[in-house]
Amino acid sequence: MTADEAPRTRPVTLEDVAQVAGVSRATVSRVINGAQTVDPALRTSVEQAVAATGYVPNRAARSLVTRRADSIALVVSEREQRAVSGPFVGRMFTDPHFGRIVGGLLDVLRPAGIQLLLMLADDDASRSQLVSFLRQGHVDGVVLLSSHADDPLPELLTRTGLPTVLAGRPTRSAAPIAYVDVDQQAGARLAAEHLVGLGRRRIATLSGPLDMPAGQDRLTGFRTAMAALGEPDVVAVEGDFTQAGGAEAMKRLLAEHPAIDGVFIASDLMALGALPVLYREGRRVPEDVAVVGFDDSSAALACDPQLTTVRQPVEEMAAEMAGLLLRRLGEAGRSTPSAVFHPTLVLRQSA
Amino acid sequence: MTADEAPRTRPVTLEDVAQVAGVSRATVSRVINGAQTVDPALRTSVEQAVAATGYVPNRAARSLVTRRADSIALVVSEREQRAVSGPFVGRMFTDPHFGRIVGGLLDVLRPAGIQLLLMLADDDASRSQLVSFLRQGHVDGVVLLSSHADDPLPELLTRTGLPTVLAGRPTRSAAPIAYVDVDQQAGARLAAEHLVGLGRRRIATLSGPLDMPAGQDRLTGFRTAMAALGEPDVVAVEGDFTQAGGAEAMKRLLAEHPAIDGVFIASDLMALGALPVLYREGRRVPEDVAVVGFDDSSAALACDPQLTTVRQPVEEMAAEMAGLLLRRLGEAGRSTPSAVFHPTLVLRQSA
DNA sequence: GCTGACCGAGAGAGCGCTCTCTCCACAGTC
DNA sequence: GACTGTGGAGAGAGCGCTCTCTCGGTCAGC
Repeated sequence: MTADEAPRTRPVTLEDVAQVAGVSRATVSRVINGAQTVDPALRTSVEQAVAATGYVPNRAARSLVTRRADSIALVVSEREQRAVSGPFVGRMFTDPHFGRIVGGLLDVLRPAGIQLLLMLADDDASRSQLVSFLRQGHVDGVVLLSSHADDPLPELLTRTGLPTVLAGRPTRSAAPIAYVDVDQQAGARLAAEHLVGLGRRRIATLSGPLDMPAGQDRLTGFRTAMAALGEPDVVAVEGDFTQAGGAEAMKRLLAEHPAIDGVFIASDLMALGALPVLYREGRRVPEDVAVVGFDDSSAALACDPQLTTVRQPVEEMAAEMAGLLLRRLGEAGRSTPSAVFHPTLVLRQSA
Repeated sequence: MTADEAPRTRPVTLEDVAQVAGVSRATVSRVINGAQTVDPALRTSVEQAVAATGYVPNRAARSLVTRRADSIALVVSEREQRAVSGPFVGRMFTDPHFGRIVGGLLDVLRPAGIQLLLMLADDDASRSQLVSFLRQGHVDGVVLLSSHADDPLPELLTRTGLPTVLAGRPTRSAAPIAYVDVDQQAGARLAAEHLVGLGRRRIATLSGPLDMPAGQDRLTGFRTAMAALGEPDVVAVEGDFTQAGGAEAMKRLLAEHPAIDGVFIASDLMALGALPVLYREGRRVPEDVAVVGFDDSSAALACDPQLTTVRQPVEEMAAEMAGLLLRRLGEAGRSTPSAVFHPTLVLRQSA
């Protein structure tokens, strides 16, 4: 491999390449950056010199003059909840969703030569540190993963003027901010239609937290769809998108409405918690109670029986977030188009 | 917030601060970098000027001259296995482990003002691109998460001379490379002692892949401990650390040894797959078969009943990786001490 | 054959910072 | 009083790159 020739003592610079190729630094720079106004013969000899020297551009020097960082920040915004002992680990990082998003982002960013910076914000101090870091142009754009409804970060980021895209519809749509989301209501409708199509008549739902857009939308969508199917009065119990919350919500549901024969649970993780509660109460799934989840996360496969669930194409959505950002970098000051993806129903054993 | 005064049109530079404070650029630089040879009065006025202007140093300019990047790379090395359709998402990213590691790393890196770059390597092309990127000094150190045994990356990274630390003992310990790991054998011993202490006598194990250090060590440790407890002939069936692999391994185990009353499953994820197989074969857990897992991952809680499992302190281990790297940055050319953490047994319902 | 347009390549400034070197002021020594 | 020593501040170079400006050369048009 020719790159081995690059001595670690003094890295190869543009100047070195220029000398080897017998041209000026500027010409090498043109070749590296793909300028069209270069004589093909010179281009070839420059390319050979680059290969021979194992040259790789120095990012720092480049960003110093271009004022671009060639990197975007993945900001994970957590509610402040530092553990009493041991290092802090947010909910987001342990959520399988997170990894899928990272994968989808890198899939677009890597070919574009853009680095992904991982940043965490979980209290006022870290937030203001984050914002001042971002203001100084250390990154070209921001992908924000926010886990809670009353997050000031979308607002703060908008004010920095940095291209920003949110994962999921923001709570307060005050500031015009781009987001990528799945059509939550359509997903809930898929669940409703499937349960009704199965002949279930006493259908309830375990919703997500109603202060989160995803929680609201899935409930609204489900109720609307059920009403359209002739079932205007759907019982809903609020959960919190966690496994424990799912178990607790299912207990409440069964206590108040023991006769249900179908339930739409607004996240797979909640379903994972809710299923054992059903068994303990002597219900079989899907024979006695049909269950439809939401997300098609790994939790859906961990359930027994495996969960019929509404799939959101997380990886594609993440790729779209990256793409959206990249396009905005190209044309500064563009408007902020959002993207909404279509969910699909994945049929497994639970309904 | 004073930082609001920083105009996005032209960021505040050292020069600006110097002018406001009535000193030279060099003096401001000294204050920023905490040099001791500054008159207290000047220091104060510089600090005020920094606050007033909302100055934040330009990283690119700084790295250009210091030749430090103030960032470390988190390299995720995956076996090449691009999906036939849709974006690629590696196993590592969807593993809850990954998020815990990120959390632990950030916990140390953030206070030190060091950024975390996320990089992915999954084939020869991306590997050589990665290595040449790293060679050029774009990062100060590397944390490597490798998911497979025959990974050439540890070797490649060592040759770059960059401070590197591995998550988990490397397969080939040819090159002296630092790593952070849990004492796998001690963990397996905890499982063995617990199962035997429960009075179980027909104990088997579902091991991890035997071409991976973690797989080997857990099996060796379990067998050694069982032998010491008077049970030299432990049946072992090899799994692959996945949920599906766990189910498959358990089927084979039951087919060949239906009389078992205790089993050590070398990862929680495999246990998650194995438990339903036990139920389908009419065994109760823990009454008929006691089950001990390994990892104390979220999968342990997802199991029904919840899993008694060997806990490895992932977050602390990640923090140690970051700390180890930071220390090596300070004193270049240091030796490479590794760190091995002690596992503990977490008692839940499955054993 | 001369002028002007045009195209490709080089010269050189300068991005914001660090760091060495120089210089100044003051104190101490003979 | 001249000299040396010392601590603290400023001047200035230069990190590696991009990009504008300039300039030389070629060619079409009159």
